[in-house]
Amino acid sequence: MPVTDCLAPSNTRPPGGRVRVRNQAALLRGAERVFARAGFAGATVADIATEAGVPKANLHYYYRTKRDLYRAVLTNILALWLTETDGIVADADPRAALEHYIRAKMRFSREYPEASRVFANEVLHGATEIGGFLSTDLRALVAAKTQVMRDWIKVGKMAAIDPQHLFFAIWATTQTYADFAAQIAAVTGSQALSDRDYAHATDAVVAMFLRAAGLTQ
Amino acid sequence: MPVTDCLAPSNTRPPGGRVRVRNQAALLRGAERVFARAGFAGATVADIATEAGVPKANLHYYYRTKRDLYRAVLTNILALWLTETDGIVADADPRAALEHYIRAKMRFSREYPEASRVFANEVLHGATEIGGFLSTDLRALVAAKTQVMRDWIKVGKMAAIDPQHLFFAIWATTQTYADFAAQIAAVTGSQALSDRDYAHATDAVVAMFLRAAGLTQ
DNA sequence: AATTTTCTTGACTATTTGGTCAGGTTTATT
DNA sequence: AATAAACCTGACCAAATAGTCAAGAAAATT
Repeated sequence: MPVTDCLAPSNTRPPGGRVRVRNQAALLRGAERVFARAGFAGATVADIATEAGVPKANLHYYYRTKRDLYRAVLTNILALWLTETDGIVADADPRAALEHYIRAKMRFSREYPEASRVFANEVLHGATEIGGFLSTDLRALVAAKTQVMRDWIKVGKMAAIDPQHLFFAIWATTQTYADFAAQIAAVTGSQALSDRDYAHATDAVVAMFLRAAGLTQ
Repeated sequence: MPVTDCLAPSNTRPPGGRVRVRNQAALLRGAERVFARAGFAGATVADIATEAGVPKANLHYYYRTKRDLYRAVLTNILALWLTETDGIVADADPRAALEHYIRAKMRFSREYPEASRVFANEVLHGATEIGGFLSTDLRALVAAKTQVMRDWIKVGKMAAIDPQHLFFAIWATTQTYADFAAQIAAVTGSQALSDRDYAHATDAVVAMFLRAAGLTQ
C-alpha cells in the first residue's frame, strides 16, 4: 500500500494505451540503468531520456518530475526485492527453506544488478523515498519470518542465531555481489564474474550460512 | 602508494602552517559528512563549506576542485579501512584472529559510519577514484590473507570455506550496519541502534562467522 | 620593521539542469 | 469521416552550482 501508490497515475483510470505502456517501460528501464550508474542526484533526465531513446520533453510527459520517475523505478524494484520468502514457514525444512532463499537472493543480484544498486543507493542515503515501505511491509515480513526461525531454534532444528541479524547478513552478503561488484572484480582480478564464478560464489555463500545456522549434517 | 598520492599537494613541501592544518581538517570532516549524506554528485561545495564553517571560496583555496576534496576524503578513509588484518597470520589462532578482525570491522561501522558510507557510495558507483587502490593494495592484502586461511583449511584448523568469499561476506555484513542503517532501523523499529544493540549485533555476527568457519567448539 | 608568503572572502560568471509550453501529430472512439 | 483524446517535441527559462578573481588581512620569515 505505501509502495504501489507511488506509481504515476493510480487512482485515475489508466489513460489510453499501448504507446503509454511501451514508453513507460522504456523509460523505467533507462532510468533504472542511469540511476544505478549515477545515483539520484547524479542522474540527469537528459541522460535517462537518451538511454530510453525518447526526447527529454517526452519523459516529462509521462513522469512530471525526476523524483516521480525515481519513485516509479523504486516501486518496481521493491516488488522484486520481497520475493521468495514463502518457503520460510513453520513446517518447512529449515535447510531447504534457507538454501532456497539465499539462492534466490543471489540470483537477484546476478539478474538485476542495476535494480540492486538503485535500492542500495536509496537506503545508503537514508531511504527517504522507501522508508515507509521498510518500516511497514518489510518490517512485518521480517517479524513473521524471524518468528518462524525462533520456533525452529526452540525445537532444536536450527542453531541459536539471532534470526534478525541472520537476515541482515544474508541481505548484505548476497547484495554485495551486485552493489560492490567493482570491489569484487578488483580483488579477484577479473573484469566481471562469469557464470561459473557466480555459481561458485553462490555455493560458497550457501555453505557459509547453512553452517552458520547449524544446518549442515 | 596509489592512494596517498591523491592527497592535495604531496611532492611540493607542505606549504606553511598551522592554519592550513586546521582548515583542511575542518574541510575534510565536513566533506566526509556531506558526501556520506548526499554522495559525490549530490553534495554541493556550498554545503560542505557551510558544514566546515568556512566560506566557499576558502574551500577552493585549499582544494582546487570538488573532486580533489573528494579524493582527499577517500584517502583518509582507505587508511582506516585496511586496519586490523595483522592478526591473520599463519601461526595465529584462527578463531581469535577472525573474531578480532570481525570485531574491528564492526567497531569501524560504529565509529565511522560516514566514512563507511562514502566508501560504499564510491564502490557502488564503480570505484572510479579508488579502483587503483582496490586492484593493487587491497588485492594484494586479500591474496596474502586468503593464502593463510587456505593453509589453515589444509591442516584442518578451519572448515573448507572459500576464504575470498568469506572476506566478501564479512565486509558486506559488518558494513551493512553503517551503510544500510536506515533499513536496519526500519526493520528493528528503532530510530538508531544503541550501544547495547550494537554489542549484541557484534556478538551475533561473530557467532555466525565463527560457526560458518567451523571455529566453534 | 620590512617583506614575503599564506590566507581570506565578497562578488561575479559560465554552464548545467529540471521543468514548461504551445502547437503539431498520431491514435482511439463514435 | 469526424471528433476527441492521447502523444510528441523543439525551443525556451529560471534556478542551482562549480569554479574564478582581485584586493585586502593575517602569518611567517628575514
